[in-house]
Amino acid sequence: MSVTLTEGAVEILIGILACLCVCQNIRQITSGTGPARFRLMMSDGQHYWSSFLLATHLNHLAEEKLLPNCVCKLKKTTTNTLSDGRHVVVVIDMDILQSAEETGGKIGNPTPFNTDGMVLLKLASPSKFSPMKASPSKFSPKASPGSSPGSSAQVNPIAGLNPYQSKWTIRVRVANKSNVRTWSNSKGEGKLFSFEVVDKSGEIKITAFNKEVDKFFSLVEQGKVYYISKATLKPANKQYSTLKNDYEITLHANSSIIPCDDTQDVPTVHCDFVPISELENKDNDSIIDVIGVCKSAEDVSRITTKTSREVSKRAVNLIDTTGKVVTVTLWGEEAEKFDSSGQPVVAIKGARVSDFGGKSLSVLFSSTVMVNPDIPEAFRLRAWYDQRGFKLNSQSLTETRSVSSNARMNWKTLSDVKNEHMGQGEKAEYFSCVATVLYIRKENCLYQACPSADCNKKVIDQQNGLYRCEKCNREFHNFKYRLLLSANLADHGDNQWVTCFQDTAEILLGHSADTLGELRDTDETAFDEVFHKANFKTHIFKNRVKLETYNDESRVKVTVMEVQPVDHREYSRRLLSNIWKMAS
DNA sequence: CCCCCCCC
Repeated sequence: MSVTLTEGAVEILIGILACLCVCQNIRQITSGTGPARFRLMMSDGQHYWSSFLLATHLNHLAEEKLLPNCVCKLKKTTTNTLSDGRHVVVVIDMDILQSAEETGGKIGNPTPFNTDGMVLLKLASPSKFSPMKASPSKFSPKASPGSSPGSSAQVNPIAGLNPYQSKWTIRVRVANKSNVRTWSNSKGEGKLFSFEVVDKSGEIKITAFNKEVDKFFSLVEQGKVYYISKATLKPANKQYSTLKNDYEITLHANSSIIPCDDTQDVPTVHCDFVPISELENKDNDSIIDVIGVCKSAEDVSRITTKTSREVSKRAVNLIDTTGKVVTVTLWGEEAEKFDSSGQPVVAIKGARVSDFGGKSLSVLFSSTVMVNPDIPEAFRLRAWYDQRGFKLNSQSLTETRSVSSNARMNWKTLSDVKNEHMGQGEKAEYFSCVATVLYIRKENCLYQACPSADCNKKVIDQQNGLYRCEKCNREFHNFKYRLLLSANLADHGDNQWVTCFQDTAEILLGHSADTLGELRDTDETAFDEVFHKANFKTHIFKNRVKLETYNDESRVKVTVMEVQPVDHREYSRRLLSNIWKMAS
């Protein structure tokens, strides 16, 4: 029996060919919602076929140069069979090689293509260029049975997905996953979660409702790779999505999500971190990635929105090697669970820039917050902060309280504090001063504290290698050093003994408590030098003054709350304020 | 089928 082989089959199967066709006609088809759709009649000079559909991300071509008679280089296509049996070629990527004017008229004398002639091609491959057949080697032989969608699996690029194509599988990495959320409105109530996935070709949002939440929520993990198939494509509501895709996916009862061990060629989630100092140049509402050390954080608080909903929020202050600080607001569960102890590195993908307080950042539902992420940038920042960053008198881009705090700045000279009997009433009082460090006591400046993250209680050395924390009621093999400094400050009229705890003490001494603890135990000369160097430095001190009573003896105690660098504006303000007082 | 991105 003689057969006719499909000439050119090898080229077709390899599937890397682009082909040149001439556009014979183009018209917009009526579609319900979503973006406009364009249907093309394309000719290869021999045959023409009128069921070519332009992928919506190429719609701009239809509005410009894609006109009858132009020559098109079809670089990526996919074929679908509609429910009525018609074959549709979806054009996913194409260039216009020659304009209609340049072509100047019809090419060849093509006849309508007869689908009966497709039999051989259908047997060979349902598609000329795409979807690409996954090569057998792509499926790890070590994978357990069921960890691949089967040998017949075809992996489609996200960019090629469209509602006209029913059978597809994507191999994608989860870039971001939401929490489960419930809703209740006039149409009913339910729960949902969504996640965003990426592959080499693009990104798309996937949403699961109700039963699919139960089925898939714990399976889907951020950063992992999955085969996903049998789900519904629908036009994306651009109003709510910043993803570059005209469509989104909704999972249904038959949808399949299968973990994939082969992550080759599936891009990892990439962050493009903007240095904090450069946030100043970013437009309001732009979406950026940021990474910094959480230098400090507010406690979580509850606020009521304009629509009377209650929500948790927490502001955290991030610093990076530019020495600038920015405040980022976390919301909801993320705000509640955030733990700032240990000053973790925090990376945020997709934070929104706000002009509140100068420049600040807000976490969105689409943002990913990563605490101490396992990435080189995080390790670099950690090392930088622990060695140098912690002692910087950093400046914040977010002056949340600048106006009010300057107004509230209660500038005093040290003699004012005494003359006005500050802090001698029931309540603590606060004042700011510019003063110079005359002396810092190094005796008993360090204590051995409980190593638990949230406990700074002094531990008892059991002299057996164990340290006991009474507060935690536990024994530890280690401790952390904490600072508790007595310093004598002076200004032009008086001097004052003050107490500095950890943060302010580290700034005055220019070293972390850990470093100082080690230095004291290993190099006493260097340790002494740190204290000498801290002398005769001038800072702005924000202090708390309160009457304290020990053994029936009362005296005013001054605690330093904040240490800031002296800047000339603040200094002038203070001088003016004093001159004013003298004049009045 | 959601679609909330908030507050100072």
